[in-house]
Amino acid sequence: MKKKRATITDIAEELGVSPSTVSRALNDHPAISKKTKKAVLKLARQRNYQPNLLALNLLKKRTNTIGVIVPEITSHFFSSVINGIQDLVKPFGVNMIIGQSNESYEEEKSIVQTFASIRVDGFLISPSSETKKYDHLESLIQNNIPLVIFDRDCEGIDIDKVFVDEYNGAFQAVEYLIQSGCKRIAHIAGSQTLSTARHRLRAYKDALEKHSIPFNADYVVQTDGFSPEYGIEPTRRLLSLQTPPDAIFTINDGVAIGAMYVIKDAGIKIPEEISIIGFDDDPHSTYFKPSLSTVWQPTYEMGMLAARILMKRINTNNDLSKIRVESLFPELIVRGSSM
Amino acid sequence: MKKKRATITDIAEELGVSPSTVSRALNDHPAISKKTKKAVLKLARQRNYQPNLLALNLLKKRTNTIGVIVPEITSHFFSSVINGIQDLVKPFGVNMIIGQSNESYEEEKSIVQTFASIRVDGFLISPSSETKKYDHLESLIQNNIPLVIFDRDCEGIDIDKVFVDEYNGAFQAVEYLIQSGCKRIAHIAGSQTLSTARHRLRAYKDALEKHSIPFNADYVVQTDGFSPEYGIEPTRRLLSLQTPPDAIFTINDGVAIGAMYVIKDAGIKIPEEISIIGFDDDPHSTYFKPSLSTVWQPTYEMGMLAARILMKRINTNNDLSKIRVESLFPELIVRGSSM
DNA sequence: GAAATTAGCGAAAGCGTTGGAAAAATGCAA
DNA sequence: TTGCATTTTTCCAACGCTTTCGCTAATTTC
Repeated sequence: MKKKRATITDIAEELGVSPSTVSRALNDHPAISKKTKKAVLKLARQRNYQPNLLALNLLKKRTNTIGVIVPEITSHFFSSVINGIQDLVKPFGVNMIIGQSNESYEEEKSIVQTFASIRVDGFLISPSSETKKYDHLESLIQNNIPLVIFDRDCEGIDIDKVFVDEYNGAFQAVEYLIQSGCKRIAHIAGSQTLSTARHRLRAYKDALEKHSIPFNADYVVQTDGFSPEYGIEPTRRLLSLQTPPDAIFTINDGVAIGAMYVIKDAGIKIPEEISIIGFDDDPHSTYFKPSLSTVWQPTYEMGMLAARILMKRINTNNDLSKIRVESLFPELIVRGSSM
Repeated sequence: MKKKRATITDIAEELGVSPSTVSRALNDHPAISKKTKKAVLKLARQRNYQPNLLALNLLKKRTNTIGVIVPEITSHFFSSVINGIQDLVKPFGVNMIIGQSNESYEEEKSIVQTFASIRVDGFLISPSSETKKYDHLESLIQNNIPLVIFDRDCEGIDIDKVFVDEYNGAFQAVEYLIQSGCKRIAHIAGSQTLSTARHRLRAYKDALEKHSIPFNADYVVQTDGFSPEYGIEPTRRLLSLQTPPDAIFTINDGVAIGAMYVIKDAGIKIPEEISIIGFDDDPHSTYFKPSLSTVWQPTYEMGMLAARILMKRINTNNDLSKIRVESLFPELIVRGSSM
């Protein structure tokens, strides 16, 4: 009843040969006769032999597994990055295990720890918004475990990184708003611990400056999450200003959706009275009325690229000296929520 | 430069004791003197010793890893189930690896294969819509590898299963539409290979019958995906009928969002002229205008329960004879898209 | 026909860890 | 000091696999 899975030794015994012979037969080793090879392969198929990867990994000191750590998988953004990673890594026969930090430094650290003890071959990490100390990452580097950072930067740590040029995307968005005639452009910014949010805010300011629009601190509100509810309060605040904005550029689509909800509730017309541009191109964004203008990010490609760099590191024993920092280009998608 | 990770043997040598002593010291074995224990622990910390789980797993024939296979992770539905699984499993010190079948039988099969050769301790599977043969699952059962099916049923295979009572949820939704005065209720149904879609269709029919509303085949349109674009065509078809429906119950929120888009485009008022009810309670649903009525499913709980059952199987060596089939209850959430 | 080469296979070590059994070291009473 | 019990440590096997080395027997070469 309790069927044991066949091992190489089982097959060897049954065939009256040594385990090494069986191993060689299964691995197409040249020093083996056609006859024994055929016999071994036949019995192996019959017994449904599957090599024990644990034993192999122990021997080879390689697990063919990479660890991917993201703040959350529920968002379309990260699940799409994960898809990219998955698709790149699969042809290599590599699996991935996913960890969710829930934007917590402690959780992130503990996941790194766990994955390291599982002996993953490498890491792909997008740090949590809380992560300010990088000791856990440094320790990977010191142990010579390949690591690629993506999407969110860890400044001051020298390692392969893959980003989207958020600055460029945000700049495009704000400049578009200016060129479409908006004068009072607000920004619902994200947590400033995130490099991505910082870049977007910076781009916002720079775009205003380029077009000689004075910066008004009242028009920048910060929010700490990415879902629609985080857009509610900030938008209310903006609408209650003496001279409310005529455009809002939000940290992402989720927040933009919250913003649109509040604005429509207040009976204000989008885009006639207020233009909105989000970020991320969430798949739902098209289906709102009006449909949401946004900045598309090559998330899938980012996953692929990060994974490709990691695989290279792993396969070259991590001793390529040159560190790669890559930037991918986002794209403004104008839809109904902006003029 | 190329720092090797310290092994138990390294520590043993450096300390001039045997590896077993080190092992016991690290594991708090009673038969070890305070003095050596302290010395070992100190050096272990110094060398940043981390046990090699590979070796351990090989010995224990347990990987402390479970395999989770879902049709896709990008949907909020499944990522939320995954969260439930993750949260349950973590305190056990168990990791999970995630596979995406992309609704393909072949991919699903290949993932099962891969995960099995990694020697995961158990499986949590929500089968793809294409999966009609269960040979890959049977083979797990035969090899005595614990397996729990969730969300989507595989009829005829006798194993632990966790579902949401879709029938009940759909029935509630349709009955609500009837009671709110709708007479011509349509249903955009999902792929009938899916047990979930079948149950919803059945509930739709039964609810109509219960209230003596004749079934009209024109009012049932099938669609094969879950995102908004899959709602476009079916809705157009429904609207073009001689007597268009005054309510649409859709297979999920994604499709409902597509439907609302088409309906609003046609200048038809929701819910005055057409009521809409979706399924899944996608987090975006609240923020549409009108906000989408829907059937909430306990996805997180489903993940937890499925994982709990799996862990039990794993920890009892899979020889509990009683098979569990559990059903969780969904809940109708009435919002603005229905009267 | 002897020597050299080569094909085919087995024995054994090793990957890092655990745990039962045996051995060594220690403590204590006689 | 001896004997015995107890504590502490070492030895060894095991997990499943690969691979080096060495051996035998067959084949080739001169």
